[in-house]
Amino acid sequence: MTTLSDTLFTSTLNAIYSGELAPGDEVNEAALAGRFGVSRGPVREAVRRLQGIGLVSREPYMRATVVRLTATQVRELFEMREALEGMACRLAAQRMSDAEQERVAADLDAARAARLAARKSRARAPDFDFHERIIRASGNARITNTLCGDLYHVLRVYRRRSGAVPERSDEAHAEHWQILRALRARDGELAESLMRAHIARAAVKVTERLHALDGRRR
Amino acid sequence: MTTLSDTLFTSTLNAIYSGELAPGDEVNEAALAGRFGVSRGPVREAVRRLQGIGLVSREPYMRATVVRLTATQVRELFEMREALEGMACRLAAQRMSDAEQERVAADLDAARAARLAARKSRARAPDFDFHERIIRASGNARITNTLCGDLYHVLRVYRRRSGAVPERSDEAHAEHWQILRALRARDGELAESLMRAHIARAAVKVTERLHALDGRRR
DNA sequence: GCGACCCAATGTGTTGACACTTGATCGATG
DNA sequence: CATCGATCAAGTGTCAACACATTGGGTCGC
Repeated sequence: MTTLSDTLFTSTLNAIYSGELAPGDEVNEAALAGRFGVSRGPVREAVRRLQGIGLVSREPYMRATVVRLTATQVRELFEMREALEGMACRLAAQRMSDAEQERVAADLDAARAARLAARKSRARAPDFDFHERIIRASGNARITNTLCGDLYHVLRVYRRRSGAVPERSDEAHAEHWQILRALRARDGELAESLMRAHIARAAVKVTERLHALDGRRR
Repeated sequence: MTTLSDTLFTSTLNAIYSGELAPGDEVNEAALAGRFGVSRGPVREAVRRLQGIGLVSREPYMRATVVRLTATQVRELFEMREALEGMACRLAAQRMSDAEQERVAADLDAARAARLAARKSRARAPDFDFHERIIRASGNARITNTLCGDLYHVLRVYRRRSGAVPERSDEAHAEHWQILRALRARDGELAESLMRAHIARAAVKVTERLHALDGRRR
């Protein structure tokens, strides 16, 4: 059984994803309630959950707003991701089954092929999330929840607004393979540093892009 | 202005800390509401927040219970802490001011002296939290919130129940100094590995203790 | 006796109304 | 004309009642 709060949480999340609720916008409980045809109770809970994962900022009696990520917050996000995904990668090196490694390898190749095909046909390739697969293979539910739950949502909103960084996809693919090799060699130490470096590079790209956008916006 | 929800969150947290609400206990919204003389609304929000930080587990229409940490979950907690505190320590090495380093050094010594005195007089030494100081010096609000907010609460409940590990305090003090030296040398790499090793050692101790307790309990 | 089914009792999910806080508008005043 | 203070609307916080799901126990058929 799923409750209204859950539904509203997802719906509101989607509204944020789609840009309907843009960063900086006010989140009005009554308005949301009216829009979804429910009372304010479930809406409140949904908004509180969004606040919990840091997508919405709110203080008592103040209107809630969709969080607007500053350059500092983006940096913090990536630092945290680097720490956690690095650790997840190290753990995955120890705990991932051989079979799962092979599956990820196959999917990684398939995703690349699909991306190349899509590039020609201008279609959008289904995104295969290498990172998520590794994280889930870490065997650490708490880290997985933090990364695939909280951080993922925040990053996704940000990514949506800043756009993807397509020119990095080839590089990224190479780095993914490198990480996978370390995993197969069961070298946790190496896998961790590769993943951290991989994320740090992504952070640099994203930061550059953020600055470019900021420049254009103002 | 502080709301009832906030108050209730803190109160309930304290009830859990004090053992009044022990792991495995059911958390009855109406009962809590009655006890604090408020309606169920604020209680719900407080319980949801506790659920958010992983202290209470709940599914729709099911009674909420105070989370009972299994050995696996303790391991996961420490793995996450190792990753985040390691990163925080690395960042602190770069960002901590010289003045703050000196203050922490002074407090570290003072705390040790107080502990020795307390040992003689059987009093309880005020705990100076070296870890928290380092974390806050990392300059990363997100990591700080996760460690000092969410994880801290969970760990604290656990610590309360398993008891401290006094014989490690001398060791820990030495390790803290070692970390501080790395911070002073602005050696982020070293500071991070020292902190990770420090936490890993604590994890081993806690795990041993947990097994011992488990053995006695059943 | 044993198991499946039904049914209250308990507790959570949801609602609409009311109380309080905040920020802004508007007018009086130095 | 600027500034301060009262007033007011909009929005959040809280409440008490109602609707629904789950659970445990009793009853009936086998």
